[in-house]
Amino acid sequence: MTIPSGTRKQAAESGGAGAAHDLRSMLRRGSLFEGLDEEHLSQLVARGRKRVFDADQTVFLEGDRADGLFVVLRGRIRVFKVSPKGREQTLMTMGAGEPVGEVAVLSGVNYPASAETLEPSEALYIPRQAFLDLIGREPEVALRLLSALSARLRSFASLIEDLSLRDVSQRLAAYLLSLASEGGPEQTVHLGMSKNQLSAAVGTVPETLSRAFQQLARAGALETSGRKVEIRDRRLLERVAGVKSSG
Amino acid sequence: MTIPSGTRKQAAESGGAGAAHDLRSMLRRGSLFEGLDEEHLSQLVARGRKRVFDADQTVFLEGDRADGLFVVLRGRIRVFKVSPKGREQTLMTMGAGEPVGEVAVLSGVNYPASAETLEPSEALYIPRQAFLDLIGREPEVALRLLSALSARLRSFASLIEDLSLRDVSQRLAAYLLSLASEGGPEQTVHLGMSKNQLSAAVGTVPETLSRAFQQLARAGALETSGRKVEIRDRRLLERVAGVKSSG
DNA sequence: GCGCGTCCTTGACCTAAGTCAAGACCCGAA
DNA sequence: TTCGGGTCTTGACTTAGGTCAAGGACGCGC
Repeated sequence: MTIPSGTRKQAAESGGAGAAHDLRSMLRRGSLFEGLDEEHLSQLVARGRKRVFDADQTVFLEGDRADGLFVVLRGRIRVFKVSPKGREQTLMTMGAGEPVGEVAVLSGVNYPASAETLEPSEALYIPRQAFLDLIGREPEVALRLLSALSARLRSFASLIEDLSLRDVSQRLAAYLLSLASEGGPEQTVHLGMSKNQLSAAVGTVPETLSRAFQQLARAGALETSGRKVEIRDRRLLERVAGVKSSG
Repeated sequence: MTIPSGTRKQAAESGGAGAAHDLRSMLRRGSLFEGLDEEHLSQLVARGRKRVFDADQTVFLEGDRADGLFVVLRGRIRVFKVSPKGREQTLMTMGAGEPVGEVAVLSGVNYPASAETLEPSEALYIPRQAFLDLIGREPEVALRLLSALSARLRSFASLIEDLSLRDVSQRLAAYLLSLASEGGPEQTVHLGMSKNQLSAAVGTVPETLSRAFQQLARAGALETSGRKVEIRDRRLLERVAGVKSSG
C-alpha cells in the first residue's frame, strides 16, 4: 500500500565524473569509509554511480537480482518486508553514510527485502565486484563492515524481542525514546515519516498505532500534532517502554 | 523457566594442549575456518580453550561481559532473549563449526542475548583479541565471517517477517519444513528439542504450539509422537507455510 | 473560499493467541 | 508394581490487537 506500482518512477542517474570530489567527502562522513585513502575512494566513486531519488520512491524490491549495493549520501531509506496481504514491517531505516543491500552482495543473489526512500535522497550505487574488491584489499574496511553488520544484528535481535515479547504501547514508547535519545524530560521529536510508516516500523497497523498514541496521551506521557510528538513525561514513557539498557 | 539458576553448573575446561590436532580438524569442518592454514589454526587453538557442556546448560547470559566468542565443535547451542515475565524467544540455533557470540566481540562489550546448549556440546572459547588478530591478518576469514553474518541477518529478517506478518500455524509449518529441507513428500523429522523449546523458537507458548500441532494433524498434514513429527502431506504443509522461496 | 484527496482517527466487531488451571501421559526410581 | 516428577495437552476464559466501515481533519489546487 505504500508502494503503489504507479509510484515506481525511474531514478535519475549520473556518471562517475562531475561532482566526484563532493562524493568522496560525503562517503568519508559515514563510519564505513571514514579513514579510507584518496585512491581507493576515487576508485569506488569511479566504478559507482550516483542515483537521485524523490521521496517515497522504490530503491529495490525483495527478490530483485542484486548486482550491487547502495551507500546513502543524503536522505533516508527504509528497508521492509511485505506480507501477501500487503501489510509491511520495517526492518531498519538507514541514513547518510550507511550501506543498504550489502547483505545481498555478501551472501545470496537477490535482495532479501524491499527498500524505499522516506524523503528526497541520494545514494551511490556500487557494483558487487567493486565492493568485493575493496573489502578484499582493505582489511580496515572489512573490519568496519563487520562491526556495522554486528550492530545491525543487535538491532534486529531487539526488534525480534520486541515483536515477540512486548506489546504495541511498549514498542511505541521505546521507539519514541530512541528518537529522543538525549535531551531533557520535555522535548519535541519529529517522526520523520507518516503515521502509516511509523506503524510499519513499530510492527502494527495504523488503527492500533493511533490507539496506542491516544493511550499514552491520556496517561499524560505525550501530546501529538501531525508528525511531531511532544514528550511531556519522559520517565513515564521509559516506564512504559520497560527501560531496557543497551549493550 | 528453561534456565532455573540451579542448572547453571560450571562447564569443564581444558587447556590448549592435549587433543589439539583433533580440535584443528574440527574447526576446519566449519565453513568459517575451512581453508585456513595450519599455523593460524594452531595459534587459534593455542590461545583458545575447549569447554565441555552438558545438555541444557547456560553458555552465557544476556548482559554478561563478553571477552570472547565460542565456536561450536559438537552439539547445538541456542541463542535467545527472555522477557521480564520469563517468556523466551530463540533467535537462532548454532551447530558445529558455527560461531556464537561474535557480535559481542565485533561491536559492544556484552552479549546481546543468552545462550544455552540443547544437547551435550563442546565449544572452543576464543578470547576477543585472538579473534580480532586473526581476522585482521587473514582477509579470507574476515570475508567468510562477513558472509556468515549476512546469512544470519537474512534469517533474522525472515524471523521478523514471520513474527510480524504470519500466524503461529504458518510459522510452525515453515519451521518443520526447514527441518525437513529435502526429501520425499512423506518423511519423519526430529525436533531435536522439547516442545517447550520449540514454542520459543516459533515465537509462542507451549499451549498454543500444542493447538497448532493439533490443527495441522487434524488437517492431515502430519502426525506427532514425542519429539518426532511424521510429515504426511508436504504439499499441504507448504501451502500453510505460504511457500516462501528463499534467496 | 470551496472541493477533493490523503491521511488519520474512531467506533464496533471478531479472532488469534495468551493465561490459568486441571488433567493426561510418560518415564525412571524404588 | 506403584509412586512422583517432569512434560505435554485440553478446556474455559480473557484480551490485545487486527479488520471493516465511517467520519473527521488537514492540505492543496483551483
